[in-house]
Amino acid sequence: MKAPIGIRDVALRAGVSVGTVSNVLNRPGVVAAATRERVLAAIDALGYVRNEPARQLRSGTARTIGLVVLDVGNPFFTDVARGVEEAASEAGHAVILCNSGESAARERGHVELLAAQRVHGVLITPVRSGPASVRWLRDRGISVVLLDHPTAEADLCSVAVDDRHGGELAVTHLLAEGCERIVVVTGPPGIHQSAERLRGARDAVRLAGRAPDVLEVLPAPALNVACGLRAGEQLLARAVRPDAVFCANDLLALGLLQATVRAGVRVPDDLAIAGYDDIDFAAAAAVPLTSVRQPRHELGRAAAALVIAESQAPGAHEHRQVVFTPELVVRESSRRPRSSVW
Amino acid sequence: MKAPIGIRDVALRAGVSVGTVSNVLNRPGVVAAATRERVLAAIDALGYVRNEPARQLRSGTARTIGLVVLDVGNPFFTDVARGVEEAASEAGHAVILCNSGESAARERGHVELLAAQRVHGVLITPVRSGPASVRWLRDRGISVVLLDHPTAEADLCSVAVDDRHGGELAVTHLLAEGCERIVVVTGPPGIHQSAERLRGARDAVRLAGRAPDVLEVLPAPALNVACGLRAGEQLLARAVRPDAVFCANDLLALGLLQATVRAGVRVPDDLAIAGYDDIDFAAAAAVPLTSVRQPRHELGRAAAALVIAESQAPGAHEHRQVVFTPELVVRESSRRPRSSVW
DNA sequence: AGTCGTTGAGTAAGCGCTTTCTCGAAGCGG
DNA sequence: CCGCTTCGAGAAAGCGCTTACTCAACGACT
Repeated sequence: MKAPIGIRDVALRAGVSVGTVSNVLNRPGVVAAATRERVLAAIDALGYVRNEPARQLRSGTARTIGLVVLDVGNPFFTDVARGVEEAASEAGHAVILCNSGESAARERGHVELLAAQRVHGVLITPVRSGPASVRWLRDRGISVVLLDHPTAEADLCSVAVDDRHGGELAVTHLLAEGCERIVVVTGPPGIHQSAERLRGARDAVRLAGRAPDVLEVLPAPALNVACGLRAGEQLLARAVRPDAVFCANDLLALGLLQATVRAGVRVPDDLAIAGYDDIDFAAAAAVPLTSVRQPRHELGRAAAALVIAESQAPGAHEHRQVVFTPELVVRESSRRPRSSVW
Repeated sequence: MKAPIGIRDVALRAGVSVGTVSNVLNRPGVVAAATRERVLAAIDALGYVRNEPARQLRSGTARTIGLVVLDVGNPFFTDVARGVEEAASEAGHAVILCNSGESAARERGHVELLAAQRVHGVLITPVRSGPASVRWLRDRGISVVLLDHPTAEADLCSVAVDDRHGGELAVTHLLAEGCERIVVVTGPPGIHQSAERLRGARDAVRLAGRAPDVLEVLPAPALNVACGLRAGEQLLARAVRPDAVFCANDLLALGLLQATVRAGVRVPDDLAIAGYDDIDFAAAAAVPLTSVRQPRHELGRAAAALVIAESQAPGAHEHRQVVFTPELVVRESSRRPRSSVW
């Protein structure tokens, strides 16, 4: 471990002043071509790497953005994260990825950490809809964009998918397939996305002119495979079983599918199943899963673009609420045989 | 956006000097209790958050570590990342998670970015075994720990799982189940892990006293579900099909399972399948997947602990090569009915 | 009573970089 | 040939914080 190479060493070797080296790095236009070449050669020869924290301290602008998601174990969020990372690196920014694990305390910890790092902006899928963490960040002058979460507040950027519409699409489809007793497996009550999907499901029932009791709600404690398995076991234990299940995400649906198929229930003949997110594993399940597709990658890209735009024009920024439209992908898990439709 | 709150504002409000505020933050012991309380109250009242880049510049020590993985879409790596993140935050460090996507160019980009951020250390699963990125980082005085990748070099810490042994476990099991024609679906040639698993598979054949041609190798261009599907389709097109497949990871195995089941092949009766990693989706597949379990979480924790230890004692650090032992988890996908064994 | 530790707070020098300001050297029309 | 502009490089002031040092105050000794 030698002494670290600084801008000074580069200046010395190129026979210029430190200011000139800095100019080569940040405003190459103002430096004469010959000098610039000489400096670049010195940088190359010495293997100089810019000290980003020092740059940030002096210039006041960071090249880092924070991303706080509910669950990195959920492929939906990793796909969103890839979109974020892609857009961010195109703009020369690094991404610090944090996982709140649906815990408000962990979310708070990560938010404080990002604030201490003086990140350029934060993309967050809040655990609770309450704006506690969001407001805390904005009070400290950090741009925030809500990710996969809409907002009514006009002073905040957000990127979301129309979850209510997605829920409606799924249940309208199940009703059209002739399902009469539909269970909706939702997430914990605080999670905004799953609540909206349930509202959409109710819309679908109303629009189809059916009685509200076609729908039954079964809340799961978390949106993962294990809880889906447990929900499936609960349904299997019942005397009168539903003929369709709509799950608030694909992890739940895959768990439920697994539990029911193992117990000998035929999918979709005895039980139709629809999920949400259309993660890659949904299509690859043994009974390919009907699901509601969201533009995950685009969601991430859009959010990153917004936060970078906002923090580049802090004063004159117009906040935008972007809403994407989801799309139903019908697969085998919900295609009922004609016999049961007629 | 108000003026940002600095250590100076806190000092002013508490009626002390900036040095004392800094001492409260960093060496609380040297400050008298009454003064300390006063400073903490001021911090609280003003909502002060430390400027980490400035601290880092002055003190020379970062509280950030970098993590570069092959594929964030692979649940194996997200579980490892959770382990890293857990151990890191216990030590008060943030994690910058980067995804190389099995591309050497992207890996290089991320490594340079982490160097510019002057991270405390880097955990990396290198795309190629060649030490290019690793050496580049070490030349700049940044501690590196190889993650899920062993090393022969004694001047480097590494954390790995015995992939060769894992491959041997899987194939020994398949042979014991009576399989006679085993295809090993490997990853691209550069990926160290999958090459080792193949070597282990060959060991198993040799130890069982079988002819080497029991095994056939089918390389996949990447270790994901899509490539598994394609591999499955290739096998289905053959006149004489294998009676078992060992895949270099679970994503490949799930894709292959999906392709074969859809085509009416009975698993495990017609075809036994074994994967590697034992990700959660493996147990939840419609035909639960036999797999080789790795201590993913522990792997991450151990790597984080090593890198933090190394960069805290830069000179007198003894490099360690940690190797975990994998474990075979037998499930339905490889349990052949007695009839075909006898 | 004078001396000497101790304790606890203040003072100030930078960490490596950006950026403004300054200034010399050309270039050029009058 | 002179004074003007323009261009390119250097000098220097910090960004917010840490960390020696310095130093006053106060007992405890001799």
